[in-house]
Amino acid sequence: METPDRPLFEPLQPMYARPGFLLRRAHQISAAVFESHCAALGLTQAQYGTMTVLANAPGLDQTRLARALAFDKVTVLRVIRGLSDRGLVRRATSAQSRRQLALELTDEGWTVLRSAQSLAGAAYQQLTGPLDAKETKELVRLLQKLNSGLANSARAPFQPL
Amino acid sequence: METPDRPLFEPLQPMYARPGFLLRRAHQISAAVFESHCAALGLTQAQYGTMTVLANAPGLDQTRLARALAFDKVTVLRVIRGLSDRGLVRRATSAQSRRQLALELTDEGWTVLRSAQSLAGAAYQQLTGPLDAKETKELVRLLQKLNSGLANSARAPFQPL
DNA sequence: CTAAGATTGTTAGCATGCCAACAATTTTGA
DNA sequence: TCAAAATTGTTGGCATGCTAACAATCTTAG
Repeated sequence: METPDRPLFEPLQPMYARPGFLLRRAHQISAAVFESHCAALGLTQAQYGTMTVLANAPGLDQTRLARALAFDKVTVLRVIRGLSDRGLVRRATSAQSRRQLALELTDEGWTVLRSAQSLAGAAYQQLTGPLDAKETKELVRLLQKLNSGLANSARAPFQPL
Repeated sequence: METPDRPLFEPLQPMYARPGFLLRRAHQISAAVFESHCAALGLTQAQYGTMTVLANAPGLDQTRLARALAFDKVTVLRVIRGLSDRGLVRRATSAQSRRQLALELTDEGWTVLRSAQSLAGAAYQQLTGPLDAKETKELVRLLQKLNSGLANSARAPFQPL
């Protein structure tokens, strides 16, 4: 974080050093870095994640898509609606059940996703820029350990494909 | 994260291991843990952070409050409005300038904040539960390093008090 | 077989984050 | 001095994340 050019104000330093505060700020920065790189495509992290899953699991329904990303099902609904309005994703009634919707990328969706992949790579490089390779690996390990240890405390379930 | 009882689906594993994905999930879990502990008080992380800053810097205006938390100024406006409607925060016109608003906790705000502090401590214990003391310290260090290294990439500025 | 329960997608509503634009006020610089 | 520029709070709008509630559909147990 930015260091002020003045004596530290003591009482708030514990808050600034809490994992909850730092995670919120890191997520905020991560989103800003990603979206600045993908600004030309107008893609958010959520939209990119959604398209990445659908590229690898065409025909998935909204409920399973939500679990694959640990998104709320209402969030998935709105992300899909936005991508569908932009012509990047298609929704068809599933062959299996009249309840489910089979989701898949359109041709334009594939084109946009391919463009986004290199931009996402550049965003990753910028995000991990302040850390060396060993620190990046350790950060990933610690976040994975924290996340898997608290999976039961999360509101949205995560079931990786 | 939860480990599926089946062979891993390879193509999505790189996405699941990206810091951006893990940070989003960790922040989501952190918010759920905090808010479950503070459910009786109906306080979110943002509201608790806001009240903590005002407890230590009474009379602060919205712009400086936003910078002290790295919040967007519109977010601060709405958080303050919510706390004000609940009678936890008071807004008065500043003595210095007719533009600024001097913010401070009400007596009830102080009471609620004191109750929240022990709950927030319990939330911290739960959040760091999966990590040992050394790992928690290292996670904090890595997040601080990442955040300070990318301060210029953030959209909302951070100026700790 | 059928009634009870679970699942799927949906709407409505609240809170956080962001942008763009605006009026009122304060500061500044020529 | 006084017009241009910056600051402060505000509104409106969009996207993400959550809860609660609902209708339609599917599954299961008696």
